[in-house]
Amino acid sequence: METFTKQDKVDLFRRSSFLHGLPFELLSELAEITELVTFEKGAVISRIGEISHDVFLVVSGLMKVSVCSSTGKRITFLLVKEGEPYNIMGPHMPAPRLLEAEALQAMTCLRIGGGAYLAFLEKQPQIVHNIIRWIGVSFDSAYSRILDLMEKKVDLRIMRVLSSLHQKFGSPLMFTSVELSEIAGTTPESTLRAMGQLRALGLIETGRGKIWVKDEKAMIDDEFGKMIL
Amino acid sequence: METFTKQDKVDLFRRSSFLHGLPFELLSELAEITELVTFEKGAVISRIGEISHDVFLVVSGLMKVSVCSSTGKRITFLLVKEGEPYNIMGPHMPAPRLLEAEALQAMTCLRIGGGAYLAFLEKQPQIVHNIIRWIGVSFDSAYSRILDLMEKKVDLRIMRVLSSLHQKFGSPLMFTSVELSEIAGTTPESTLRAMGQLRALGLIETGRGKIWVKDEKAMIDDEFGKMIL
DNA sequence: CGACTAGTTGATCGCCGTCAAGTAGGGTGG
DNA sequence: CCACCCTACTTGACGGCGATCAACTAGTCG
Repeated sequence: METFTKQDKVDLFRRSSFLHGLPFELLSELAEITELVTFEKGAVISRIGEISHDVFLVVSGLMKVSVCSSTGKRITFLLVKEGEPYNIMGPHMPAPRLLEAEALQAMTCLRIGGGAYLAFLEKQPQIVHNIIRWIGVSFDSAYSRILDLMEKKVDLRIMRVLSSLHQKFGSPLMFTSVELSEIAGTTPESTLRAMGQLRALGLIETGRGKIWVKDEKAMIDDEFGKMIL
Repeated sequence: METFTKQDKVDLFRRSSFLHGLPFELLSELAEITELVTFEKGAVISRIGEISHDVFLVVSGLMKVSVCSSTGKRITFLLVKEGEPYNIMGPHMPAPRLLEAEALQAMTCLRIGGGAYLAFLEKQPQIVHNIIRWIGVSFDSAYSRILDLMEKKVDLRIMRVLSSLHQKFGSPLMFTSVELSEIAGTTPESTLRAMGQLRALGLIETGRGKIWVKDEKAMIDDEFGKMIL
């Protein structure tokens, strides 16, 4: 593994929108308590029902965070990419959570132990503002997805998912129908049917595990409550 | 309006599970920056699309917090009762949110201005732990409700709603079919049909705007992800 | 070249949202 | 006390969306 210096960490922090606006001294101190870890593709970072108190900041790769019911139904609710944090609430939570986190690609992350994280918060309360703002955005996104599930047809949900993914990751999107269906809250079959319509309209092109969004503007709806992944 | 002394405030804080475990000095300081306000039944505390930076702690009465889509579909996601906070993320958020808060009964609350709230957080970082824990529980509840919507039938959802409400408020529950349907994410008709079945099974009794849960145990399911309202 | 995975399409079926019509409680004013 | 109205509740009928099952095609990797 190549070296990842303290300076590299601070550079990452500076680019991270999560840590935007925080002073150099704080980022520098944060760098001290983080440790570089790697996960290979498909690795499980945190299993459902486990208590996980470690906080991660993604350096490279992509992490999928999902919740899973007892009957196996799963919904993906976060795709954590470079510069974004995972499990920022974990150290505060007493009970195990329903979360499951998995590496969609080979990843490197910075890990912060739960204890060190909590101590850091008390010492550097400025960062609390960033943390709660970040949680707040996720929270609003969660409830806009509930509204989506209740009142939007599958076709429209798939369109919104593709549009959001395209905004975040650009083209081509490397997702399968199963992955998309877990984001949109539907089945792979319905996902493919919906994508077939979009393809017929010329809005997207699809390949095996790849999707190109051709007409970005036509896929954006003016609805309140943009989906955040 | 009767007097509500600083001591009364601190007593309320002590009973609040939200503020559990915090030292007297902190509660005392918190009391200093809060102001008693009242709302009559049906009053709108915060309208959708407005930026609201005031934080509230409910002294008495009941507040309904809902999100609302552009087509008018509404889902209630929080019922805030005595000792519970509302809008603890608001002061941190830059953009208007989709929330709407309304007094279901005549209410008294303690109000904290957004600026004073943020200043208090920086000065008393201990309280951050309580805040994020509280948010975390709501967050998990939100995602367990997404799973519910996806895979549970209406009958079961209604049962879960009634069970959760009974745990929080006891009998009789003073809710109409419209209110319940907005919590369960369905229509009033389906809500009443589901309740009809529960009534036929002897699990509940219903009156106009009142519901008595007769068999508490039979209504509890062993599912992960308890619904929090 | 074979096996596995991803995508595609068709047929069926049941839940539940919607519309509609009718009942009953509870408050108000006379 | 009764007549009235408004709201909440109740029940029935219908229809469409989408989950599910199933069969088939087509890439990709060893």
